[in-house]
Amino acid sequence: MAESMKGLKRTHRCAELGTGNIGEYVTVMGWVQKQRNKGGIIFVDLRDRSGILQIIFEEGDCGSEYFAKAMKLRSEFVIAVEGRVEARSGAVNENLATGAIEVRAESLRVLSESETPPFPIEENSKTKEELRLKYRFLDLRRPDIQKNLMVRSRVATLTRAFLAEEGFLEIETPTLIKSTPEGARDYLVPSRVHPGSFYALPQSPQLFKQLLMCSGYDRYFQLARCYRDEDLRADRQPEFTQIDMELSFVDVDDVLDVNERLLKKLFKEICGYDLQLPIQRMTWKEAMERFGSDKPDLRFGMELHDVSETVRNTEFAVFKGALENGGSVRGINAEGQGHMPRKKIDALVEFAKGYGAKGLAYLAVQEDGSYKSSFAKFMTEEELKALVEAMDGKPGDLLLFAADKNKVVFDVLGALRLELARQLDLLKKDDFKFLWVTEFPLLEYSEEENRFVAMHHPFTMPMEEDLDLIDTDPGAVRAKAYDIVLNGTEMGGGSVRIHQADIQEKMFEVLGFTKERAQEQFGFLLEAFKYGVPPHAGLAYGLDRMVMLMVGADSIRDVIAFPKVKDASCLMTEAPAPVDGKQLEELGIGILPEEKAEE
RNA sequence: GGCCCGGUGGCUCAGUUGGUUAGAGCGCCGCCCUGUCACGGCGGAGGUCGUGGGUUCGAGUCCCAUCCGGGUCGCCA
Repeated sequence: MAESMKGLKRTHRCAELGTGNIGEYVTVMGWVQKQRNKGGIIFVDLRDRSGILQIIFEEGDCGSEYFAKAMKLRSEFVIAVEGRVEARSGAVNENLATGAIEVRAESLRVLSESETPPFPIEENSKTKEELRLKYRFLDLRRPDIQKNLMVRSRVATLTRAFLAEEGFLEIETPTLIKSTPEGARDYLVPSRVHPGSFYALPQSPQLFKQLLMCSGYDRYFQLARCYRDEDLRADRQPEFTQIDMELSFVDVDDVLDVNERLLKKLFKEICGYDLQLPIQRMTWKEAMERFGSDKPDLRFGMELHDVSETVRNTEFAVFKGALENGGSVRGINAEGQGHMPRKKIDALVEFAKGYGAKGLAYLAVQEDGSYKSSFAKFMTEEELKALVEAMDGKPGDLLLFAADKNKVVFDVLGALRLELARQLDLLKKDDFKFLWVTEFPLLEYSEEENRFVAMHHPFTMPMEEDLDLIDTDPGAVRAKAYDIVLNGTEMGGGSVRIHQADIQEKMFEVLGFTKERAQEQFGFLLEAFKYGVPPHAGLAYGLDRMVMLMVGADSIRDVIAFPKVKDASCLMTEAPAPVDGKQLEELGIGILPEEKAEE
């Protein structure tokens, strides 16, 4: 039965003990990882967040009462042991940090018993995530998840220390705010005091941090919880954490500079990785043309080649059609993959179709210099030769081509490039390739809404040299916006903000905002901007993604204590859940019958 | 919302062209064991094959629907 810990005080965590503690009398507490009963001698592996420590029970040391108790220990019992640290007289366990020592128990208290857990508490668990998430409190006992959360804590601590040192103030902003329908869907919170009115949970502290700049706080940061009611992914949760910052009297380079130093420090301290500064920069346009992605993974090559000009006068209808419609023909060279079996190539074609391609043209350069190709019969020998040359194709290479509108071509080849890298095992998790992607387009055209929408957000500063284009060619205007990309993951992003009323007005105009609507949604910001705005800029990291990359996890769920599953529910608490009719009544909310709600 | 993958004792899995009583490893329970650490030995319990319907003499296996989980596209300013 559960005993009190009265009179006991833990002296060490399990794995804090080492050969330096031999001879010391210690009190340790933790969970029974494993009990091994040899008859007259009992070994217990005791676990806490620091690691595992072997306890040895022998009747001659601890007496018959404690020995009998030790015999009944089972996995996950919580116990307290008093005893002396000894060098092991048996074999040293090389696999254990504390493998050279053990604690010879002189007393034992069972602080809490445990039922047999529904799955083994062990590193590299093979148990389905579904079950682990239902019992997340047990899953969180596993050493690998504990390590992840400890890394996360260190990142937070180091970030706070670094930014404080750099003159940043940590300021909290509200999480019950006004809804702004631009961008991601808001989570809404009904107001009891104002029936029919709703707060929104912030997608980011964007407007508030800009207001803090207006108020003169100069350099702000926050580890901010953010909420977006959109579909989940391996690297997207409905609630997540940003390292969010904003700086006054700065331009792009100032923001990048302080952040490069932050990243250098974090990856040095956490991963032991020496990040060479400055971090490589690439414009959005270059990233798209070379990698088909605005977040290129630079751990491997396989860059895109634009062969539009090379094939412009060929008779192959697919290429011809794409070019006539203002698109392009581009390809990637999967070097040395010329032997890829037809079946696998067909799978790649299917893969490409998933990204909007109508097909994928391929050409394998055989070892003897001949070609095996899906389209060779539509081209002359000379044309094929020129094409292979344009692709730097050598015997044994596999060339893959997409022909379509540029957007589709980039999407397809960007995804294909990554898929090939996965298949060829080119993505090493302990390799860190950082990249700033700069000069994002200010606007992108939304087919759905039939208008330009802000690519970043409506307060992003256009590049001065492109200001004239806003009226004539809005899609061509570049912004002072930047993303920090690590190994193909967008780890963070930010921009210089507009601080001039006339440019902001122009921006709203291009976005199709009426004066009234801008006023209604962002009035408080526009009002603040009337009273002296410093030039300011900022950046926010996805903390979860950063930690995921640091620890080499495949999903941000592995670095979040209590994550949600794909449909945004929590398997452990079963949130969200219906609420009492009385609660709804108080809020003035009625629930439509299901058929109606689906209309 | 679309596409793809998965669901069989507590856990991880196997299960042939549909064919006896659905198997294995680990775990669990009992007994034994004084240097184990993937402890060992002997014995034992434990399964509505996600759910519902259908085809069939017969369904874990085939068909339909549905639920749950994962990946991804759309979506994520």
